[in-house]
Amino acid sequence: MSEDVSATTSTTGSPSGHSGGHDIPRRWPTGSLTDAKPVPTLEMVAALAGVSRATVSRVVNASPKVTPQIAEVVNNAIAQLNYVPNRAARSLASRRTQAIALVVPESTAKLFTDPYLASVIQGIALALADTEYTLNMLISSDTRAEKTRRYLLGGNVDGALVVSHHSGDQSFGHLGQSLPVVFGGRPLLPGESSSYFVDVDNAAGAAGATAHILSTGRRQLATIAGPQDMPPGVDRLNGWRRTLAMQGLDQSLVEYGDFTPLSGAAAMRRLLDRGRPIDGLFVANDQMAAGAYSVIYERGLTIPGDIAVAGFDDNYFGATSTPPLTTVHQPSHELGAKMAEILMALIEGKPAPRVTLLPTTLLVRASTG
Amino acid sequence: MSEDVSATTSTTGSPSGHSGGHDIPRRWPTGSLTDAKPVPTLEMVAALAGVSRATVSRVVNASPKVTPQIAEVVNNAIAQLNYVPNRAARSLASRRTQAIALVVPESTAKLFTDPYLASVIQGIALALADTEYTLNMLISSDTRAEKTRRYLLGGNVDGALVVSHHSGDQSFGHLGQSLPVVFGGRPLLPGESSSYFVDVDNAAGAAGATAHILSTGRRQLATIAGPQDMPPGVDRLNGWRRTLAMQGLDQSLVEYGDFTPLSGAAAMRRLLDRGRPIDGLFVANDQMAAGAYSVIYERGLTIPGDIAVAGFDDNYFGATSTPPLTTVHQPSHELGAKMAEILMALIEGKPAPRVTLLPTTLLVRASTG
DNA sequence: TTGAAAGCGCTAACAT
DNA sequence: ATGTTAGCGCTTTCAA
Repeated sequence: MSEDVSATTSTTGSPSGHSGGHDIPRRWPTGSLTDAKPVPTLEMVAALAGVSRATVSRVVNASPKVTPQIAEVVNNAIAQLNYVPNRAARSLASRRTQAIALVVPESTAKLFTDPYLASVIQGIALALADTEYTLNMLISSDTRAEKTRRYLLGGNVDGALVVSHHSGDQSFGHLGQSLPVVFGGRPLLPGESSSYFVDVDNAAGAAGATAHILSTGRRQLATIAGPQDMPPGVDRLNGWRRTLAMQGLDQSLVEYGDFTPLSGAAAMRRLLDRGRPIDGLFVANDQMAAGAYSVIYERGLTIPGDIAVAGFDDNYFGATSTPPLTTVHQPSHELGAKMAEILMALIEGKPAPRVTLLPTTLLVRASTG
Repeated sequence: MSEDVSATTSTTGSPSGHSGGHDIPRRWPTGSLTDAKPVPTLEMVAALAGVSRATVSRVVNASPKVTPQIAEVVNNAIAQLNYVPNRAARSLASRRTQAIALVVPESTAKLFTDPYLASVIQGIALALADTEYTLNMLISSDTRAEKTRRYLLGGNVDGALVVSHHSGDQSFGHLGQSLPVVFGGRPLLPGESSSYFVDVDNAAGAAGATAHILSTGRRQLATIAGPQDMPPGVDRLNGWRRTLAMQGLDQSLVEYGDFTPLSGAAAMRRLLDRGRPIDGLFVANDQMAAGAYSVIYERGLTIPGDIAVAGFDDNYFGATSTPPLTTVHQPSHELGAKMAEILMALIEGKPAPRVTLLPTTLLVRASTG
């Protein structure tokens, strides 16, 4: 805990008060000042192993037609030299980049702190970590859209993964025609499309939550739905409707929000103001549920006593609320992994389903009694 | 909202019930089935512009010694052909990758949902988005450490950014000798080191929060400190001590936690159990503060009536608590940007400070009256 | 200021 | 099974 480091403002170049300040003893080869480690090439391995470069290449690429004997020798040389293939050269020669782009629209990146998204990205990164693919993360924005397109189409990656919250984001809609692309998180495209995407089964999740509320004996169900121009908003509402329809129950207690707590509160207010009895509520996401909670308490009602509430997302909102919120958990991690898996299949020319819907799981907590 | 998409389990290859199922009309050039767009090369541009490849290269790289006239012509050709330089070829020839690695230790990635980390990463990505650098994200783990090292040292990137929560993570400590590396988020290394890193000024932030509590007239200050094997834990405690020392106040009311809510609650209990009066409390992070809150209420005390409380992090914990928590906000976004900035300077051979401490800002809310 | 030519490190036919 | 030989698309001396 040596505390001799003085606080420095963010001005670049201002040397810290630390010892050694700015005399930068760069060790890495900026010029060719040091001839320390000449970065071994395939050719050097070949020389040391006494074989041709082609053979080394074959060994490196695990070609079946190499005598174990020779392979052994070559591998030794590789180990001895600490050889690592140069990616650029490999790409150039093989015309494959072994790289995958992760495109995050900037509008979405703003919500990067959304644990759901972070988790999806993590799933992607982890799935790719054990493959030969590299992950190139790009934040695209309206102003950078062209640059992004060029990058993707410029042969810099073998395929792209797009995560986004917005259905309006058509920038990458047509991309799929020139490059393998898998959309995820939320499908960007309205209905039938020729893209590949993987998403969570929103409708089924909502239906399950609704069914659970019914199972507690409630019959006057309301819902706070999400924006109807966003697939999750639409699908979750449909799931709720589907379940009520199956029981022949009334579906008129619907109000809409925009996924924010505030909008959830407002919707709840409108719902209650209708003056009709409500004993069960499905909210399209946990944040709106948080808003609904406050209004319910405001009106002197209890949860789950008067109204059973279920949400969707499995947020900290739901986890930390009082009472803890029954909610639909999304397999965000798996979703990311699935996206990566499908993209790799596509890149390798294997068949893959255009639409993959991942099952959700219902987290039953105290809010539904 | 066409709902004709049937839910599919995660089994790859299982075609969705959707129209068009698995007949995959791949458009992108897998073989050379379609000779649609031959991907323009620099050579083609040269031909169309009627100049040499060297000249095109100069134009593309904005070399000063090109006649505006010629440049004009070349640029037109570029636009017309929609030419995009091939990164691999460029790297191979120039021996620079224009790529930067973002290394996230897997142990840290688990906490990827930590908004702080996500924000740092976002800052990095955004800062890089407007440069020519590409961001390669790798999740490293103990089992993959060697692979990661090889990747970094194999000339695949021009430099690396390492974000981590752990001070024990020495895997990348020596990397800085062969490759420009900037550590961030939390410094990995104990004290004096030869690495570059940027961090938040934890001590100053803690000192500021403590000073603020004192400014409300409190004099019996306690603190719930973080783990003393983690720099933030140490520094925040030091900040608290420093401020009290300046006022000649007692510094014995210290209990430790591990940054979790539970540990915060336990520490608060121990603090209260000492039987000494406490009217002010600085907690090393918001999560522990949440734990402290519950215990304070449990004992029938009020905030800020009986005890003024301040935290550190600017979490949702602090924002949604009752009363809202006064806390220290960290410029996580800027931290990421700064890391990128310093690394780029390093790569380009420019001098840069070894240690950069970013200032925090105090968010005064109701918990400190 | 511009062009010619020689690679960068590797893969992939084609030979042997 | 292994070696030979061309490039992959670009940058970069070196001449002109």
